[in-house]
Amino acid sequence: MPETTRRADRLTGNRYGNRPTMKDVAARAGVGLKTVSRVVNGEPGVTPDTERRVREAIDALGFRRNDSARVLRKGRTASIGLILEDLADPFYGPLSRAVEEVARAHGALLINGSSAEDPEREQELALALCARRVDGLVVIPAGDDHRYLEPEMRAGVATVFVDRPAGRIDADVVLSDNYGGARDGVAHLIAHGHRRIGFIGDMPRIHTAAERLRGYRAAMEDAGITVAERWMSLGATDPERVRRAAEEMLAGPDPVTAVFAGNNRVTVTVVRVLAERSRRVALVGFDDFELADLLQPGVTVVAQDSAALGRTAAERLFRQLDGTLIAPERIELPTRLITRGSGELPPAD
Amino acid sequence: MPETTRRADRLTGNRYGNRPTMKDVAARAGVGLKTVSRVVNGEPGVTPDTERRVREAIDALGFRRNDSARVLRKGRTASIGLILEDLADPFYGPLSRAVEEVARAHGALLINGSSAEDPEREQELALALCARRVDGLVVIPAGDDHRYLEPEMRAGVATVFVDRPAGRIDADVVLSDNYGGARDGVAHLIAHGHRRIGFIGDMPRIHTAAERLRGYRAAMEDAGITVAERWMSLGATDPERVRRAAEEMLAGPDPVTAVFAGNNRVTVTVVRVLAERSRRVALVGFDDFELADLLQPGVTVVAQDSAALGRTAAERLFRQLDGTLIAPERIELPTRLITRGSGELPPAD
DNA sequence: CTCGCATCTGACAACGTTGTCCAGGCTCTA
DNA sequence: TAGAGCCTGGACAACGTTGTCAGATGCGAG
Repeated sequence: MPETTRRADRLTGNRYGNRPTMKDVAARAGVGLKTVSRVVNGEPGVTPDTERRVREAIDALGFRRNDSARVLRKGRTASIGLILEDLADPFYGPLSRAVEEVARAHGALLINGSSAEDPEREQELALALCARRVDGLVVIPAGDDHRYLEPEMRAGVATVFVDRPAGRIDADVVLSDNYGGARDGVAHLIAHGHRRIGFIGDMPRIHTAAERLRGYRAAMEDAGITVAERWMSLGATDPERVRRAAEEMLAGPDPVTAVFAGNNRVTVTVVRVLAERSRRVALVGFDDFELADLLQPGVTVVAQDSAALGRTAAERLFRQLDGTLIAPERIELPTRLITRGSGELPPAD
Repeated sequence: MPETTRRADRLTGNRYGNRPTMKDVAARAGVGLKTVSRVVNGEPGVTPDTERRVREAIDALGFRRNDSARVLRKGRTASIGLILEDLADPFYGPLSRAVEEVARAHGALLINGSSAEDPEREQELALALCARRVDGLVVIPAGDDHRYLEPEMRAGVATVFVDRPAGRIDADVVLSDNYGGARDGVAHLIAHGHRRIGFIGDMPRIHTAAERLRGYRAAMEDAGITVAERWMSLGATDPERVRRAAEEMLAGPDPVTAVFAGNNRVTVTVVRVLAERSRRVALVGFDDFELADLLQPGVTVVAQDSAALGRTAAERLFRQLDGTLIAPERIELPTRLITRGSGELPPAD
């Protein structure tokens, strides 16, 4: 059992033997501490014979370098943090995977957490990650005030916001063209003869939701259509609420003949509602989702490339770390309209 | 600018000012180092007035405690690692979310990474996390030999394997009842009159795949049906391969009248193949997936509760850390057959 | 056989924090 | 008023690693 660590053992109440340190390895191999460090880090200046002895000691003791200590000494942690809204939302799967790939390519680990759309939790998480001295942060904002990150950014934490812009702070942002995408999607419905078109979106305090709403209004205005209040639902997007909203705009004397759904969760709920009705109602959704093509009819969507969002953001983050980047920038990625049937249904009135 | 950190600044090439330390805060507040530590950690023994001065200094300097140093001193990191196969696979969304929730409830951060089903990458990741001194690991195994984790576990890293058992090592495991689930699913098809039932699953070196295959065989045998080789496909589950496999077993003189799909990716591909054909073929899939109920017909599945898998595993991990746990255990969670139509179609021959 | 040079090796401090322990000042009581 | 006891604050070492720098070792040449 390593000599130097017994006390810590008692302190932490660790039942198991504690970890060997470089000192232990050095003692066992009969070499100096720094020589072990050299071997572990592949630095030159160690004879093959010495190296062999050290490696044997490492294997025998099951030594593993303590990266906390290393970080403390070196300053950089080779890890970046990702804060997203919900790990379980399929939209974020490809995004976080893309971030991870880029991180990996730069030899960094990814630490991630979800804010559950709660600004306070976002801040708590972000600061916790900063306290662990991540080299950078990729943030999908839940809140709309990120001034709390200013000291961190000044201290050198590379920061990129994705999917939604940062609040009250000047920083790199990577977004989809939410406005243009929504406008195109709605224009697509108009081109197929619709005039009474509903919009079901998230709370407008969420930037993407506001932008998509703006796109909807723009398309309608371009076509000279006056939007009725009851065609729009702007609020929480839990299934119950969305269902009620959809049913309301589909009822009454002048029901909508088409619906534009503000995100994938909304789209799915609307699909369910429409499936229960006989009258054909056109539907275009923002965000693609798996199996959209297998439904009857296939669901026409405005697709964002979430992997590209993640990749772009992560690459930008590492360029900040390289020092090749100077001024914060706002990058907007295009969306793509994928027609599958539901958006091409004619008005049924 | 903090005095003590200038050198590190030069070393790391950090363009930004470096971070203030407790020493800097202490100097500014005109108190001792340890007093700052006490304030930061909410320890008693600081007069309100002193505390106020310290807090002012903290805010003025934008100080944030360096957790690396803290970890070095304290031994525990209050973080756990999660290694899964693919972040983007929807099956793992609820699982990782559940793990995160439990971690959060214990005040721990979650660090995760994906192995991309590559044993080497799994090991690399696991050891990297251990080097960062995570307190524990939740592993969805990609490889089948985890002896490399023995020194870590001896050193006190709590470890729980999920979804698939650990290889050549005695450890906690949380699994779904893959055997029973598959057997029930196939029995369900048999109960609806099918006798020629196909099975499309992953490579049998993957434990879950082997177990599900075993369940299939058991159900067939119980019904006195001899399984033909050409009814089974056991290999990679990329869409191309699955498609070919499905088409082969649906062709020929004695085509299968039902298919049991070994996981959600396979199921989706099979749904696509069946959608192109006129003859009705029954289908039961292992794993539930979103929108399964909206397809025509709805897809009958054997559902695992992936959130429960994650929750159970994480809770067990923290019980290991509490010291309340002694012997490794193997926990098997039940599956649930959800009938939606596709599994209740009669044979069409 | 000795000197000089190149190559290897190790002692030591520092990274920023926390645990230990003691000093000094205060209050309260006899 | 003196002594005891409590409370607050600070000096110091330690955590495990890496950078610096000087010392040791070995080899070849004169």
